[in-house]
Amino acid sequence: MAESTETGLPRAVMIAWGMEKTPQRGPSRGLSHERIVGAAIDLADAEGLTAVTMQGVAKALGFTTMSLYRYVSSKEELLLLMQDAAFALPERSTLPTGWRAALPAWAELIRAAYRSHPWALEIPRGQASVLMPNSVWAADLGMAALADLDIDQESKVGVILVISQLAASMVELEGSLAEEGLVSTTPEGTGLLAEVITPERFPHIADLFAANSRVGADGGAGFAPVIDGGTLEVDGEFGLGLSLLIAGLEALQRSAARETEQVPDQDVEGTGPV
Amino acid sequence: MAESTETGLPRAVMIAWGMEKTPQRGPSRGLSHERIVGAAIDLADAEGLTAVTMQGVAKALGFTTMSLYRYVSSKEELLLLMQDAAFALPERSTLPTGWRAALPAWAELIRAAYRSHPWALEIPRGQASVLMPNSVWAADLGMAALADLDIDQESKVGVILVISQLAASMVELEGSLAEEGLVSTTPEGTGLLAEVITPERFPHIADLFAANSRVGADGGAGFAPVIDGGTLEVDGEFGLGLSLLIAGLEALQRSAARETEQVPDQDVEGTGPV
DNA sequence: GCGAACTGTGTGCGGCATACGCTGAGAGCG
DNA sequence: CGCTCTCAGCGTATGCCGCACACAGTTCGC
Repeated sequence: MAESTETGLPRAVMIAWGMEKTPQRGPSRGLSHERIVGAAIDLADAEGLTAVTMQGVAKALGFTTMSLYRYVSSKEELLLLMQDAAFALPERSTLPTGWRAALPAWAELIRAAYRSHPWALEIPRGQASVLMPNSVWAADLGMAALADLDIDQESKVGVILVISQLAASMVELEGSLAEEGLVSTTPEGTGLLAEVITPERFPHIADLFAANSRVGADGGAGFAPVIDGGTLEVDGEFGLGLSLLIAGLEALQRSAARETEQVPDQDVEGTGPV
Repeated sequence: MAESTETGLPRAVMIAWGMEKTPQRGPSRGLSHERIVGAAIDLADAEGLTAVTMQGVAKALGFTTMSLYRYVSSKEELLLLMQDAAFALPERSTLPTGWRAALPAWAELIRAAYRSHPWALEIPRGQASVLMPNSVWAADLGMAALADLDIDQESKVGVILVISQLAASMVELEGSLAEEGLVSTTPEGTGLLAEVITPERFPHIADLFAANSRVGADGGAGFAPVIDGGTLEVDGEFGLGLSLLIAGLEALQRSAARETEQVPDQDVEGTGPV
């Protein structure tokens, strides 16, 4: 599906890293990858990703639709370039020392990046995405944050991955909740729901829906971040997940340390892949 | 964006819960929501979500395109119904007792559900999604799994949310990696990458790309689940995240218990929202 | 300076979601 | 028992979309 050049790399990767033979002959180019991606990003920021059409981008630049195809071989490729550009972290970000402080700081950087361009999360993420410059840079920074944590390299990658996925999920959730406010704010709606979400059928969750019109809303798992008087608690969910992971890492490290001292502790890894 | 009826509830929610006034007069209906959603799901399973077009679904049913609009007011609504239908957990799933065992079991149920219909993850998840029947049911089951865990209700919801998001991310990642195998399998590709991903520029991650052509690939955070001789370690990442969360929960519980005994421990929550 | 390489344009195709008016079936009421 | 009104499914049409392709004009290497 992903266009690949004869190098085996998707063309978008080549473009993003600047490994593109720019032609010498012919008229000078009126456009550039940067301008095209920039215009597309402006469009997405202003009107959402659905507003990013080849015709829309071209019109914003004052060119015809087809002229874009001299720079980008498909819309998918443009989207990949947008995704990477949107994921730029602030140049030369510095992290606190010590993984306990560095990891949350890094996580917040990632989350901020997603937040600034939430539409980037709607773009399908393929294998090409990792190879893009800003992805690599963010991963490098993440590994740096964990430099003084005593677990193996692969697990570090896993932690980085899990946290960034968590950040992505939370931003996505935040966005979908923010748009157009809460659902079922009318009494009729909640009344109707109360008829089907009964404590008999859903003993463990019905009260969350029923209680003083606080209503859960979901993000894809099918679950409800609790809404508190209109203020979302997405921040809280993110912080909770993060702090649990950190606590888990500490436990993992402690148990590993004890193991080397030949004092076996409960095995935290034991719960492993189900 | 989400169509809402005069009840304040999105129409898709009404349909999914069976709260629809079916007309009394007129000819008998040749179609039904169930048949339409079923046909759409079959299409998505067989050829992916992009194959789900109104015309495609209609043709599969032997009806014209526009006849579908008597049952579904937009394609978005159909997609929401598909999303919920795809997320059905096995009827009457039972969980082990004790949250330590129940939580991984529940997580695996969720992951299995996503895995059986991966295209469901591509459907944008809005606020309506939580209110759908299978979402509510899954949430209820998750809360049941945590019944004997001694933390407050809101945190439980957070844990449920985080885990389901993790499962979703991992399934999505798994799918994007599986499709069309690895990228940059040609020597030219890795060579080119080695030119730009240098240890000088990316001191903490360059070796992961360089080392024996094991190559990282990403899922949207910009990070690399390590590939091991062609076998994905997505299972491992999922298990790692899950076990870290469980260890974190144990630590959280322990520290809470000590606090009530007036013996302050290190505050695990302290790392909280950044 | 001449030809090859290259740029941006115009036109057009097939596919998409969806609006609207029509016909005739069938149920409920009288 | 038959009238009438509701409603199901159809045909047609509109306006987007991504993208293929041939063409005309431009600029550099030789």
